[in-house]
Amino acid sequence: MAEARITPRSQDYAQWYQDVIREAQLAEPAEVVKGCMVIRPNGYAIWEKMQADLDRRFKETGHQNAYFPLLIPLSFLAKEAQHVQGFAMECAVVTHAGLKTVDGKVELKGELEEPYVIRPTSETIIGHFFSKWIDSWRDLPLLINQWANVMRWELRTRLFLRTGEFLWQEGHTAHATHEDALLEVQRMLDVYRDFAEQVMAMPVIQGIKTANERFAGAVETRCIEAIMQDGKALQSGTSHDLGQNFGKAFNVMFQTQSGGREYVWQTSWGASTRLVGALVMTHSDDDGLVLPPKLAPIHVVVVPIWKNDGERGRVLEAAGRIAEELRDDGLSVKVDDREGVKPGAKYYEWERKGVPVRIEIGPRDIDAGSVVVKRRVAAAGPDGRPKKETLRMDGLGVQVGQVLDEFQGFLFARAKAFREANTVSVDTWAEFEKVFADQGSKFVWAHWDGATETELAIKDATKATIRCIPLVGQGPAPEKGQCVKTGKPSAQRVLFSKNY
RNA sequence: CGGGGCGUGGCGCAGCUUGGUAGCGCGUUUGGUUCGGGACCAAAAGGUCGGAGGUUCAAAUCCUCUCGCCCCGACCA
Repeated sequence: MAEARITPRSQDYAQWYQDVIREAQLAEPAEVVKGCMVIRPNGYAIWEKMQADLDRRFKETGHQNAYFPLLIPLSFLAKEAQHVQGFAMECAVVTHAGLKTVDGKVELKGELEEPYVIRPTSETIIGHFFSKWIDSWRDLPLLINQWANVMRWELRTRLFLRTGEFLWQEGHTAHATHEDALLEVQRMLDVYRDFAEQVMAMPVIQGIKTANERFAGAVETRCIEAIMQDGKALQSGTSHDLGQNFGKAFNVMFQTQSGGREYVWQTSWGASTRLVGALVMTHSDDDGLVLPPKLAPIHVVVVPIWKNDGERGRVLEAAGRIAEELRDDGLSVKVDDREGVKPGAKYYEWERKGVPVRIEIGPRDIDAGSVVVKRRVAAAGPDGRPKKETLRMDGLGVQVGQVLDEFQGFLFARAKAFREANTVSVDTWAEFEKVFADQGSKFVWAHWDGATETELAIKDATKATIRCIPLVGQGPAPEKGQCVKTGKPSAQRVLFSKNY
């Protein structure tokens, strides 16, 4: 039905995505620094709301914020073999510590004895400090989070989804036992899922990465995967069991209660500005950005309507009054009182920017003691646009609060319906190839024989990869079957999709 | 690094085949009328046509070289 159908009319999904971001003034390519992006105030305001919500959840689960250096000695990175191998190709490296002017030209000087790597992630340098901070079982668990920028020199980039530099948080924890570490891994994965579903209104599937897709240096990587409107998957958060790999590499040991010495068990988990991209690709449409109320920097825009100076004074006074009332109820309200811009133009502008609710108020409304309220997205009216509602001015804050709550729920339900409509179980290779032919992609539950070479062969043939092996309850009930590619035995279905 | 495309006012483009004083739309500025779904009229500002060299009486246009950007692929928690 219409409400489950979000997919833009645009044939070129990548172009549509860029246009939404540009027209909502969220971000733009940095240009002066290849592969990086500039996050504009409109986009950063969304990220700040995400940050605030996630940060509160991290603290509620006992974590503390800290900050570690941007530059990591090359030798640190080299200490964990898998880790350095995984990030080798995308490291930006600092080799000099000064400049000199020769014949009017600026040249590098002061070549460093040991180059620094601009952090692609901070496991190594944090491992170094953990070894200094941890001595006793009494120091554990150590639960740290860092909000920071990291750099990965990607060959091809897309705004928010994959850029050279990006903002994120990375949690790093150390525990006395593997059991405690595993509990932490799942605890934080649950935080991410709850945030994605309750705040972003974006349904996700929790699962475990295959060995091939695992974080470099981890024993196990868990993730949340969301479906975008073109049927591709976006990994939206990860949580790693690092085992004792980094503990051994950086000699992070503690004395146990019984007097022995053991390596700590570590975890790390992260989510990035990529979430802003996920938000765009989950909810937005051909009219522009769509924001769930819990992340909208502006909840309500009030558009006053007048014909002459007499009406103007009356209407602006009433608009200001209802704005104040809504603000008293904790809402963020913008009154668009610009002159010389017609109401219709204002409507389009705020729709492009994703404001969840618009209130129109003119002389007719004031006389009737009511206002016209319109949601950014809802079941369509006869003109193809969401229906307008008329609400009484008395108790408007409470009523609008209800509208926003409903809207939040509506977006989640719509996104979930979209995912269900684009998820299939596939048992034959012919059918599998058909789903992923050309630009096609869906969420596909299929059997897999567990071999990395099979996984790679499937990727080679279709560009689809295993997004995750679902956790219990996150996919179809476990049932034995035959691998969709090789026909070999399989214990359960795994999630296949093309991905970002 | 392979394949394709593009560089012309702030943005988007036409003009190039067939050389002849640089144009359109949007935006901007000023004034006026408008204002319940992207307003209209009038006036104005703004470009050494990516760069260098060549051919020519004359080059945005033809030739050579060069720089830059975009898309597809390879790469990728």
